[in-house]
Amino acid sequence: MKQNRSDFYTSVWQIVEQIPIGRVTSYVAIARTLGAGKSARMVGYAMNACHLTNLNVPAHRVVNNKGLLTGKHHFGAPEKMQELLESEGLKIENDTVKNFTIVFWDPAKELNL
DNA sequence: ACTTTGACTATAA
DNA sequence: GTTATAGCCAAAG
Repeated sequence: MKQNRSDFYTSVWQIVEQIPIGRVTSYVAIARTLGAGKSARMVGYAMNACHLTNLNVPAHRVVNNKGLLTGKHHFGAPEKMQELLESEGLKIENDTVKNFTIVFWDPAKELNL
C-alpha cells in the first residue's frame, strides 16, 4: 500500500481513528507502529492537523507516554479533552488518565498481529 | 536548501 | 516539584 501524500499524517489518523472507546494510546506507540518509534512528536504534529481531515480522529484518546493529557490545550478548551475522555468511561485525575496501563491500547499489538 | 517549530521522551540539575 | 538540555524526525516557512 502506498500513499502519495504524507503517509505519516494519514497513517496516524487512520490508527487513531481505530482506537476503541474507553481506550487510549500514546504518541510513541503510534509512532512505533508507523515504524518510527522516535517520531512521537510527529504524531502530535499530525494531530494538530487532524481537524483538517475528513476522517474522525479522536485525538482526545491520544495522550503522552505517561497518560498525561499533553494536548488538552489544543481542543479549544483545556477541560474539553478530559470531559471527552470521562464521557467515554475513562477516569481522569490531575490531567492524567487513571489506570492508564489498563486502558492503554497498543495499535502495534491490537491492530496487526 | 536552510531554519524553525512542535499535541514527545529521557535525563540531568 | 520545576527548568534546562538534548535527541529525535517530519512538516512548514
